[in-house]
Amino acid sequence: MSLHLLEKGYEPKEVERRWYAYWEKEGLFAAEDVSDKEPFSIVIPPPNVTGVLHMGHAHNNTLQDILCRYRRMQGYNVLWMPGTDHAGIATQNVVEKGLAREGKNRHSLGREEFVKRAWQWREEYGGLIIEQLKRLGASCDWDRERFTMDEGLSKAVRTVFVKLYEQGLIYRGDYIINWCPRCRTALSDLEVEHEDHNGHLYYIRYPFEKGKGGIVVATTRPETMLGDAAVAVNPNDKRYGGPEWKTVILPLMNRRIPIIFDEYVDMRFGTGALKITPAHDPHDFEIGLRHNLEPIKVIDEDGRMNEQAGRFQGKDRFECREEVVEALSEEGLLEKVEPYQHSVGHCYRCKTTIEPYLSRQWFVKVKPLAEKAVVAVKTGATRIIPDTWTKTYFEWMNNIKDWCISRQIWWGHRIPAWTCENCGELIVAMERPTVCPACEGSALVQETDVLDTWFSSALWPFSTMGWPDDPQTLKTFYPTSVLVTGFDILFFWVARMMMMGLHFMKEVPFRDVYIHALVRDAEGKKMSKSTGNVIDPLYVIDEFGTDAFRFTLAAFAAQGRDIKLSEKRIQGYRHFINKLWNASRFSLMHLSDFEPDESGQDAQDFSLADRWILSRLNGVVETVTKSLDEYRFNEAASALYQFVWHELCDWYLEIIKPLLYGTVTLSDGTTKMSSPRYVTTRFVLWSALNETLRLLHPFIPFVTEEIWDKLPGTEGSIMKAEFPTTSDARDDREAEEAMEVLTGVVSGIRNIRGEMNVMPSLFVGAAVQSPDKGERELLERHRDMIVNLCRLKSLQVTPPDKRPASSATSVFGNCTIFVSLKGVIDFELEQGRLNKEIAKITKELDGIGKKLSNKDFLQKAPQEVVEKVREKGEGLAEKRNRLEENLGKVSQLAGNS
RNA sequence: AGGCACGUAGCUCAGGGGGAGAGCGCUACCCUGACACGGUAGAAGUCGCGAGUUCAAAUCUCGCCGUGCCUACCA
Repeated sequence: MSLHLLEKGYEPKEVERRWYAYWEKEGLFAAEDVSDKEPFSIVIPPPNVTGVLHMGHAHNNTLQDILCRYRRMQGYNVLWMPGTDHAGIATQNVVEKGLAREGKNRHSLGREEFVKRAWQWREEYGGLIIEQLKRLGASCDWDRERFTMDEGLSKAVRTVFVKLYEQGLIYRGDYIINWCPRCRTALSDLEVEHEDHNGHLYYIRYPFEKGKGGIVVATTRPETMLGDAAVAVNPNDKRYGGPEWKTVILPLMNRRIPIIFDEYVDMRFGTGALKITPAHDPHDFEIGLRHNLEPIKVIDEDGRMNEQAGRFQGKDRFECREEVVEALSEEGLLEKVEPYQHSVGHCYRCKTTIEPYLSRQWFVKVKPLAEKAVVAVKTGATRIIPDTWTKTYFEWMNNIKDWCISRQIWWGHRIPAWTCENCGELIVAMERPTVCPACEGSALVQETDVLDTWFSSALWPFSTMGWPDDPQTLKTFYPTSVLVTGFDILFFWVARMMMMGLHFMKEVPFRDVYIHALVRDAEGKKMSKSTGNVIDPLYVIDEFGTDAFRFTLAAFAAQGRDIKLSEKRIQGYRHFINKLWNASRFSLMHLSDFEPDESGQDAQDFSLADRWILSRLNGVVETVTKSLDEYRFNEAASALYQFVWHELCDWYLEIIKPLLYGTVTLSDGTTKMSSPRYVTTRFVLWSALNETLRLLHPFIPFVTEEIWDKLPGTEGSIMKAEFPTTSDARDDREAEEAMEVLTGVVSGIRNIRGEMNVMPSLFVGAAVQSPDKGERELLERHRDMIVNLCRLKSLQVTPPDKRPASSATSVFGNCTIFVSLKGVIDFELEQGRLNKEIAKITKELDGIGKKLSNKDFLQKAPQEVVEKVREKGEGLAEKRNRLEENLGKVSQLAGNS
């Protein structure tokens, strides 16, 4: 047994651990800030520190790793920048849950202590997902790992904030924002998830102050009426108007509120009268501004009714809704209640119903930033792939609204703004000022809010590279080559990176944005913990091995379509890994003493099979390269799968087996392994395996490294090997065409064997008749191959001749194939076979006949198409003739027997 | 409400104007010295429906039906 032999079964766990440790130790993931090589860079979409590796991460990072390994092998200076995101609300929630278990809460702890606890948590658990990414094989430059709350990144955040403020692009103001009463913080519009909800539409009568009757308004949220400041109707609404249309009395509160006229009101909806609650509805707020209405807050930060809500004070907002309805009903002011479906906003973190809420917040004025980001995509400075997302991107960018960036939580970048308690001056600065520049007072209070987590993520491509300093990293690797991400964060993240990158770096953050699909369960449902349909990537890795998992993800990563993942599919690709392993095992058995130098580098006697497999390999190199360049991962993966299994294993290895085992007589009469053909074949086998491994490495890094290590004539890690390139010398149409004839004949014979129920162990005689002399010579030259692959005891190659007795027939191209079945032939079975085949051909010929009798087709179709159809028709007709002839004979014999 | 995708073999999906493809599953035979996580052979589809463009449509255009997703301020 040689050192080079592989174990019988592939053991992913041990191999993966060993090689990953080796790669890290050898520094093979490291990027160089200064290098002659062309740069290629990717910044990782930073997972939340609270995150545990899920399918989305696995998919996303597998694709990135494929690109990085591919480019590294192509000789690029690759930087894959890793890191994690501090995930403000998510992390705060996790830490708060921990406190709750201890019977504490963040308020009892105090801000400073709480933040300390959060850091502790991150030190302890924050590295988990990084370790999980390593198990996936991710080749990030881990020495550069960053965290959004690092000192450097925090400096970048403050710098950006101060500059945008100075440029008038950040402002503070009182507006309606989305408030989560559970998280007790504001949220941006994007952080609100809308869901249809079966609610009610309540019709409430507001009596006129003077005169009889009143006006009926419709609302889905009756509890907000307590804060109503007016009732609005459309000025064009002819139904409404008159002397009493001035003031109504707000029921339950007995407050006088005006009737106002505003075109915003839709006359067709409800009663055409709209109650206006400026403090609890964004449109009402706008209308309130137009009409100088006083906003009255009736709900507090916890979602409870406040002191302005009269007797409902202290009630929960939903409880209050029921009581208000009841009270109105008692007073006879509830006209009617209709079931009504409408969309309700929920917090994306905790799913609590969002409260539109008037409060003082910080905003980014995004329009000027968005314009540049639109131009960058329009001009192609950044490409979005697949292109269908470009439209979505424009749509959103063109309708973008100001971004609320302040959050009332404690974990995050605290807003660098101070208020002078003496004179009220607002100071925005990098560091805490010593005195107020306006009054020189020293009582300065820092803003308590922190920034939206996405604010720091928006700077990720340049903040991770050392901005606002100007290090070499930034010069070498910005703009990054490509961003790989899911569409779910196209707006949250990609769009904002575009805006910030362009504004501060004067250059797009990435050349390409590759948007991949979502991983779903086998039924196509989104994987979620609550549904219980999640497949844990770590379980998959343990069960099937990382390589099988990665290959599955790549194979299913068709552009624009979601991935429906099931264990069964991963299992299928584990079989592929196993196949590769065993093909390599077989090859290594015969290559253990191989030395590349002894090889037939300049061997002249490549066999047809040698030329064919090298030509096919060349084709795969071309496909894989092209596909990866265009982010068509699935096309690259399936080309490799097809090649390895159905060309290399099914045909090439089977063809060369007798030669390798020394059981075949060579043309020079020797069976010695020193014969030139043996040497050449070993060289071709070695080359094919060697290059196939390199092609496969970006997809399945572990198993390829393990085999590479055992393959003679390779040095160092496969990571450092060159990615194969195409070679015109290997492109061999002639060999491919010749092989088509040979494999066609072999398949023809096998087909007869299979269909006629010939025992696989039985050796049979066969004859091939062809009118083509060149073809006969080809068959003669490769008779050993045919005999061997078809388990024949004899093979006769002749010009068209008499039909051998007791034989079954098949036709391929010019060749009529006979398999002698003396004594075992079932004539009826053979008749059935032939009839079926003839019927199939007849159907096809009908279609061709129709085409060829169509004058328009003959006239207007390109000449080569017409010629092709004609040739095909002739071929088929000839084939049918030969089959019919044989059918006639067989029928006679069947009748005789 | 608007937008975007997708309806191809039992299942999951490639393909994308001139010959219907793959994997899994299924059927039959086979443990042949890399591999039963394997081999050989086989069955299986009106390419959602209807029009249009074209000599030619699964493929392009329009409409319809169905499914999914995203965005939206009609109370």
